[in-house]
Amino acid sequence: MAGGTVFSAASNLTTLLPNQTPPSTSQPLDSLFQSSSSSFLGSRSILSFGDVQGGKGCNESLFLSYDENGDEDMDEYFYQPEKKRRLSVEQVQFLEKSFDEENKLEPERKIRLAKELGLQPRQVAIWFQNRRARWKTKQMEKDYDSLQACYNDLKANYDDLLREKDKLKAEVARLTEKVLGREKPEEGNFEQAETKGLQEPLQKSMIDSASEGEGSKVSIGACKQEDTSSAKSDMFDSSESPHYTDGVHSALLETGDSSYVFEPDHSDVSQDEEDNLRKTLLPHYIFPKLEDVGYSDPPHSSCHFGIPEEDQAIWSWSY
DNA sequence: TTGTGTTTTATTGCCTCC
DNA sequence: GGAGGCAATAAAACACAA
Repeated sequence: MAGGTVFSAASNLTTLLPNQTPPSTSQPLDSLFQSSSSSFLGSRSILSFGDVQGGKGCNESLFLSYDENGDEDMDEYFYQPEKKRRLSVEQVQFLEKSFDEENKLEPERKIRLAKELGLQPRQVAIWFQNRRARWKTKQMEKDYDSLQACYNDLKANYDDLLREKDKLKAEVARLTEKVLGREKPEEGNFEQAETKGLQEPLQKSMIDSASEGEGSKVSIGACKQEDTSSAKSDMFDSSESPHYTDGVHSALLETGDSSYVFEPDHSDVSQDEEDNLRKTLLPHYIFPKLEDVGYSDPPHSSCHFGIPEEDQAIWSWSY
């Protein structure tokens, strides 16, 4: 890095000299210390902020000996191997404030901050660099938590819907049993009765059942993650469109296909298969491989939060 | 006091942009 | 090609339990 030249001599000293090397052993390296003195000036200038370390840490002794004891100790100070010195609380606060205003550092601003804080411009640049890295880490943690919460919400809603679906299926089966049991003595007239007299009450019953379940209508928009906006809109496309109770109604009336009322298992996937699918899919809830469970990509291939195509039908209540 | 984990300061190497 | 940014990393400083 080109900008790393300011401290390079000092850092080389760190490599050359073990920590706490007595001054006498470093005499031959005086010239190197001289050449690195500029880096010490940066740390020295921290003194102008006074002791803000709360009296803790080795910084204090270093700084006080330089501050209060004059040239003798100053020599000793300069013979100390290069050590990292923490910035004072005031310096950090100042930098934090500046970072809040703008997390990038233009050259003029860097110089200005360095002057105001009594630091090397490079120190200011390094501080901003590290601060940006910390900010990014925190941001990623936040994003992770947010996505985790979003996932938990969706999973809970999905489980609710599965329960609701089972409940409705049971209701259909029960009603079917009832109807079939009642109609058996008059098998000859069954078709006529089915298409006329019975169809409407059954449909009404279905609609009522679905309406009962409206309490479990999910708030899919709970996910506030900005980056999931497209996915969210997909969810709304499939679930917030007027498919909920009307969907049941339309599924029954628009198609005019009442056969499933009398044949609950007349679906592409049998109950057993469906149960297996459920077991298979849940562990892969986030990114299920649809082909692994026998599902192909939906035509529009929009994001449905990993809910398989069949179960997406739940969201539209077309069952 | 000491061992250990965390935070902060700084370096290095690579990449991108002008 | 130089300047600056970033990721990875080193190492000093610090916190804290045992």
